[in-house]
Amino acid sequence: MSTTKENSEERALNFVEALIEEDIKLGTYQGRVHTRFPPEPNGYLHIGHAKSICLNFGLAKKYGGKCNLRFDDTNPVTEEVEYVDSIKEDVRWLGFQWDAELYASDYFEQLYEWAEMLIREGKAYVDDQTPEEIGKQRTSPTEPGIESPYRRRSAEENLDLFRRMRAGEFPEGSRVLRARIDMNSPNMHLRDPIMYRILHKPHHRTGDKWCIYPMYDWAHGQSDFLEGITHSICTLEFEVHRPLYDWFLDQLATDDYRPKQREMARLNLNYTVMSKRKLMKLVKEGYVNGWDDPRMPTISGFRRRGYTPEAIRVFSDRIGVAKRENVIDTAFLEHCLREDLNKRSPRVMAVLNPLKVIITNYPDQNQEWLDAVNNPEDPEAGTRKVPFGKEIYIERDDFMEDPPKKFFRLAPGREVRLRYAYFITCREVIKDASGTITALHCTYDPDTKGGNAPDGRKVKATLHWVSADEGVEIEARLYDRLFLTSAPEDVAEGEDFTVNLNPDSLKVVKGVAEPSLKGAKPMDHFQFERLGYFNVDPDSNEDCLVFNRTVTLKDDWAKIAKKA
RNA sequence: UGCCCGAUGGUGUAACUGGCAACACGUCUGACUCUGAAUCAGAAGAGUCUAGGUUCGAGUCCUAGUCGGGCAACCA
Repeated sequence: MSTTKENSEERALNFVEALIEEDIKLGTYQGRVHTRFPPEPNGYLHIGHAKSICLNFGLAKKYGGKCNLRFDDTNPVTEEVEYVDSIKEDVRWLGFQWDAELYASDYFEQLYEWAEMLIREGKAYVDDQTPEEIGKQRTSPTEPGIESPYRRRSAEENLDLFRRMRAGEFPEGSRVLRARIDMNSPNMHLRDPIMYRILHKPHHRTGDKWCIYPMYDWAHGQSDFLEGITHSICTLEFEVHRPLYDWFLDQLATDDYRPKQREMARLNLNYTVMSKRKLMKLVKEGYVNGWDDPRMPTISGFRRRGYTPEAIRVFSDRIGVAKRENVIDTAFLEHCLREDLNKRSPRVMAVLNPLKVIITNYPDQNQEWLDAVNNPEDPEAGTRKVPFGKEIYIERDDFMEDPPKKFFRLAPGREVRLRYAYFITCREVIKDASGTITALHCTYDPDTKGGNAPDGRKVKATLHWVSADEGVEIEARLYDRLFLTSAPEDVAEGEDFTVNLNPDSLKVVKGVAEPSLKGAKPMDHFQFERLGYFNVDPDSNEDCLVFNRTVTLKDDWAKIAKKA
């Protein structure tokens, strides 16, 4: 059940869909569509991965095909089960179910056999040189490469060496297996790329079984092939790998079936960073509180922040898929979020910067329970009762002693409405010795109960409020953007992106909320009227509910105030 | 002085085999409103990187440039 427009939107086909439809028409894969999401389990997924997830799983869904979740786990030095688990959780949370959970490591034996085959055919050889030597011989893209002295070893010798590599006879880094392709290719990836390296490291799935591990290029295309993938979508930087992807498959395939690799531009968002390395740095060096810190652009961060999978899916669909480099405005993500949250969030009143109001003409000890609408966007949501009394809290920002013309909230002598309650008029401002306002004395009009004046008089503002007696204390975590600049990675020579961190990206405040909030569960969404959307953080306990501000409401007054 | 991509309002994405550059976000107006929210209505903003060419007609085709990105990890 979706609360958004997500399945009803019409849009033009993107280039991947156009290709798939063409393949369906041509019968290239007998009408089959099979994609895969292939993360490396070396970090947490971010919103850029969400784009890929939505695309790959979305394509399978749209064309009645399948989508695998395949972990590209060919490098045991950086990969961990913690990451595998988080990735699975994130994909599921986004609302997708993979057809098969697979690992590149599932194919180690098959890859090994194919490697032996290439060796026997003279298409691969063992090189004993150091990484430096190999790199140097590749020279530069503008000049021909230099052949390795080991390039012409016999198949027998290569086979023997390769088997001994597998058997663990050689130290880490001492030898590699290389494909013999073309040292003069203008495409550097074809200058005898490395297929295997020796790594005496246990693998999170295969344990100590292997001490040689395949490189990405040798594992990825073959994994696609083994799984019957039809369309293998990746990002632009792999475009130059495509000839190699195709070359390997051409050596192995026994018929015409070939997965098609196609490349799209990755997602970039302004005011944040999106590389795993940088996100890792933020986590490891304590700039944020973990991968799921609500300020992080990780999927787990957005989840904890209160974003919904629906919003992310709609966002992902609307930003499109193309090859041009792009930077999406975070405001667009927030727009998709608000659109979803607006429809699903129960409204509630909470005051985050309380100012006491004493209603001088309200009977002492009196208390009333007033009707409040739960969600004006959803009549089914019904109503609830909120307690009202002689002493209440309003937002400190909703009062100005000396208001500018465009401010039409509470001010001395001015009348406003308390939402679902009464009209009140400010009569007196109470201050302490230092001059700070400590309370307001107001009077109310009993005839305006519920919020309407029988005489038809209007007020220009409606304020939210909370009963001083019945309100419950809450903690609110107010987030602002993590970075001050729209392109945090643009820094001066010698500087690091962390110089652009926003020191005020998190503000923790104590507030007070209406008692209906008692019993709210972690991850529940609410709209705090006039303030924004909030969700219950798992840090909440019996004594105190903790809320994350997911996103503010659009705020025209803030714009006006800023201009002035 | 290599190879591979890309270039359309501030941002993103469209424009079927050439036919008046469209949609969304953002911005600005206004209406409505018991959330300065939501909703609704409207406006401004590009002549499609440049220069030639083909054509009745070019964002789409051709040529030559320019600019941006990627590629020389035993990372993915």
